[in-house]
Amino acid sequence: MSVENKSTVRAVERALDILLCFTMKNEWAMTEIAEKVGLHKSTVHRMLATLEERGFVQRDAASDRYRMGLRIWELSANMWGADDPAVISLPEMEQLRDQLGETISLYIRDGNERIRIQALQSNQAVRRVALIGARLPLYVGASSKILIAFEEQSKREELLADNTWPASIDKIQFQEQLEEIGELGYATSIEEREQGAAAVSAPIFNRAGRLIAALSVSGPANRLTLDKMREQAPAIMEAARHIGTMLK
Amino acid sequence: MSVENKSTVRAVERALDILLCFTMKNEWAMTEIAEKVGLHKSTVHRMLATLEERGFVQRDAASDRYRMGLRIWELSANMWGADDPAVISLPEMEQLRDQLGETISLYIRDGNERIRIQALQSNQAVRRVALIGARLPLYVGASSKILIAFEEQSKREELLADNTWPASIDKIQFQEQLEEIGELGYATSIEEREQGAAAVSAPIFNRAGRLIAALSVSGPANRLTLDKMREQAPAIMEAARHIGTMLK
DNA sequence: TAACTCGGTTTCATTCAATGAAACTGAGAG
DNA sequence: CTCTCAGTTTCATTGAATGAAACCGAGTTA
Repeated sequence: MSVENKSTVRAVERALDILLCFTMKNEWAMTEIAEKVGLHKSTVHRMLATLEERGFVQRDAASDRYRMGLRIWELSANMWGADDPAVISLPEMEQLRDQLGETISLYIRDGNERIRIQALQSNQAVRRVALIGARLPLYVGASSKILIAFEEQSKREELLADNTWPASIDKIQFQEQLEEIGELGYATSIEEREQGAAAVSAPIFNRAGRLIAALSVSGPANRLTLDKMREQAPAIMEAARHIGTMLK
Repeated sequence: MSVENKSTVRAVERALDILLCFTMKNEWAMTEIAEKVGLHKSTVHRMLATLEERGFVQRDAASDRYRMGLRIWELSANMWGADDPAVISLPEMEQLRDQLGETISLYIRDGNERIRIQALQSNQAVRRVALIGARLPLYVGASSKILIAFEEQSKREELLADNTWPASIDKIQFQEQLEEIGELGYATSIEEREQGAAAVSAPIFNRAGRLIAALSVSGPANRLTLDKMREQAPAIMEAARHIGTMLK
């Protein structure tokens, strides 16, 4: 798209691309990877040997196929320290799920996307792992709007400008929506991202007042009507506020 | 120690070493890293630019310091699929904690080490994040013994041979211990790894009968006497078995 | 049993990409 | 205003990364 002016290291870029394969599928044969990333197999072989040596990938002895190594998990475990919002917020999320009986999710922004870092399926005691880690667009959905609306002024403008917005979204109208959300303190969405789904979302600020995440309640649109969501909003905002007080 | 005959990619090795810095401390200035890994700062600069481009690190705009990027978290989230033992076992662990009132941990083996992938502190509703992700030696502690004793024959022998065992451990005696553990189905340890601490541990097998993890209960040695641990062992084994049935 | 096929591995000459020295920038500190 | 220090950019040098090709070994076919 644009000129890459930052000087980078090609070999490392390639290695990282290989690692990123594992977001799509968590077991790869060497040649599969070579094909996917478009590199010669001897190159991939060397790369994988390097990654394996450092524990970033591991190979199944029997099938010769590669999976992610525990070093990656280890890194991620050290990522947040004692302040992992996905963990801190869990009890509060459980309570909210029990109270409202709907799916509860937690999103943070990463560039022009948002990532679901925690999720509790209605009634189910176990979080729906499959969906944790999902990357979603930042231009649709209640949580997206929260993550933009409550971002600090400069960042917000940057996002609105920089983003490659889908033509279908009217910027002026979107801005107005953000204004309104800023006043209300919560956002709703009805079938914005997914057919038949609706969601309410509220911002989580840490004690320093910085936007950290968006807490959202989602469910089928026929059950989560606008009225229903407005009714639930205060509980969600309260939960979000409560979580925030635990984040430094 | 020995000759590195595997051919690897130097640039990638260096980049991974930079990433691994973040297991020690999660905020680094560029020069700190350069010093730590022993590379020229312009090299580190280029590496970090590459890592940042792919989202593996991110820099705090204000302080110019680097942290891990969300890509790492994203990778780790996809690591286990729907079968993350750390998640699957959570409800069972909670129950065990409530029942026994002690700290519950979950370990898996990684080479010659074990990693704590889940932990619940007695009474506290929130897991003690700080300790999740900890790497511990594989030659002391109840869980270590479990992770060796119930490993399949060939792997077990390999571990016993290959390992750089501390001279203080008598191999013959250790072997006998493993035998006994194999028969009992659980292992105990008293002040093996940590002064004043004791632990009981039981193996978790998946439905295919493969050893996946070790579930352990730990506490102060004066409270967790050998008798007490023997008394608790059945409950732990039962919990471990129950978790195992949920792992494919 | 030989001839193929198809993953993975190793070798090696070529060359281009990674490197580090050095110069530069800009923000604080003295 | 100078000094220092962290980060950035430039650029010539060269050795490290590369990919073609050969190799290996297991499984499949004829």
